[in-house]
Amino acid sequence: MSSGGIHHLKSLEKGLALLEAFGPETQAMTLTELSQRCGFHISTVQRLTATLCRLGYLKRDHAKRYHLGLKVIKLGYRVTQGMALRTFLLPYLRDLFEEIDQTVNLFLLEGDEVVIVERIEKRQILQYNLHTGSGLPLYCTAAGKAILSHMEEEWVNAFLERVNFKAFTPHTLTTPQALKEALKVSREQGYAVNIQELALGACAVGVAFFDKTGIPCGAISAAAPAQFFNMEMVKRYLEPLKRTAGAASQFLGNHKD
Amino acid sequence: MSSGGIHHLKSLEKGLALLEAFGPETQAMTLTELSQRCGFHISTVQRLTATLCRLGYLKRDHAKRYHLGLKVIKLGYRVTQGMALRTFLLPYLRDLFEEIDQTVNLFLLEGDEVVIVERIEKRQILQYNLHTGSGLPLYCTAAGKAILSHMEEEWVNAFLERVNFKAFTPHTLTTPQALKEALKVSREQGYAVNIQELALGACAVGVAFFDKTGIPCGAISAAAPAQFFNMEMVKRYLEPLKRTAGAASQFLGNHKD
DNA sequence: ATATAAGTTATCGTATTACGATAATGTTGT
DNA sequence: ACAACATTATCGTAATACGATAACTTATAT
Repeated sequence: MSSGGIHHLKSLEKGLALLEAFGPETQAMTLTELSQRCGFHISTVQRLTATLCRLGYLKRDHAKRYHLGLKVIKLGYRVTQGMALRTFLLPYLRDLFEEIDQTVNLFLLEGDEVVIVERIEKRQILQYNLHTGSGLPLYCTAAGKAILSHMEEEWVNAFLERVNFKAFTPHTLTTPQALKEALKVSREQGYAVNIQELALGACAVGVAFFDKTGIPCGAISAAAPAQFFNMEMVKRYLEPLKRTAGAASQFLGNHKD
Repeated sequence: MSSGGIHHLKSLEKGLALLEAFGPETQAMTLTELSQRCGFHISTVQRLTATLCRLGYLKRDHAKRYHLGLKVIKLGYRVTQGMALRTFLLPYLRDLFEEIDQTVNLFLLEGDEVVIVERIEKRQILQYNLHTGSGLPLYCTAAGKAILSHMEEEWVNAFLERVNFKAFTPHTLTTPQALKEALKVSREQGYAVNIQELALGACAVGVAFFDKTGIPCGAISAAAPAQFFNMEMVKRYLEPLKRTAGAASQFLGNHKD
């Protein structure tokens, strides 16, 4: 019917759904658990797990629980390796890191999330459990808000319709009104901040970049502990951040990807 | 026929094979390219790509070339997150890094490769293009040789039969004889070294750890630039490395995974 | 600009495959 | 030892993926 959605390879879809069923809370699952969690018939799950085990995407321990296999990591690795933008930006990000001496992130928009594609982490006492591949909400991250602030209004409205606000901290914006106001400010300023909205103690500044059609498709952000975070710091980080994001936009504008 | 190999979910297998077709040299491929590379009928590739695009595992650019999608990274992220051993070892690895001030790696054995599961990288001029998910050969890495040196002889012999030696540098061991001798030394010493065997300028020391059945299943390694590498350094790193690998073995022995 | 080739999308009948119910076997806990 | 539950194997049927072909689109060369 719609764009290329005629072909449904059921078992492929189910197999991937099975892999996605694994997460921080569900690291190891038994056949029936998987069956229940995914809503697939147990025979189906049996076939899926057998195939995925054979291919190295799943491993089974002695207790007959299934875990994700190392093949899955290797797959993930292929993406960042093959991502022209990331390769191009890597030296810029290293420079940025050296210059501001704070954790820097390269985010790309994926659905209603931003996904970390590259991260250079400052080593400090408080370490975040964030890595390449981490997906974070748009409404409570500097990168996400930076992207949202440059999206067309109708897109934002549609987004606000479907988003499910969750208060990660007391500072999380959890209403469309509050978010829209914040986005307006961000748009005028050309950057977005996240002041303990995702995690207490964690702040960040983010600047979006754009693809060749002018749509914001990602952001560069710099994170800092709350105790050091202030307007002066933001001002200091802004120029290098904008420079890096600008390089990204320029790359995406010239290269046809 | 053999162990659990009755169920062949063809489209799942093909779909994953399609994703694996992407690599550093083949980042973007067109329908026919994929068809040729995978050896699948073009109709099949069409169905596969349509499904994978719909699910976010593939993206198509304006030139109708397919790229890996961000969903693939997110999948990879789930593995390390859900890996009990990695979570357990993380603080040990951070301590190790602080103590020796060199890049440290946690490797796991996967087929005839070692895969990086965690890596704390020392920032220096020469940066390696290695990340979580990188797979490396056994015969030219400290981790791989450490593991091999504790494998049963028949396993090693079988491995030597199927391995395809490639000389990455002039120092790479490329004959079964040379490797076997090196392994003998490693076994006696309780550690393995890699002196510019994988890349010129790169050296490493590796110590294996074992699962509860006593089979070597991974290794901890410390890497250092060749100009700083000498026996004294090895001696200095050895104790902390053995301590960390010991913690891994103990964890695997007590926990039933 | 036009012709030609190459590549991509859509259609469709058929053979194959995956489906899910059920039975047999294995495992766990009481 | 038994009962409850989970896993593995079997199998007929319905559904699906297969691949040939055709229609269409895009690139290339004359």
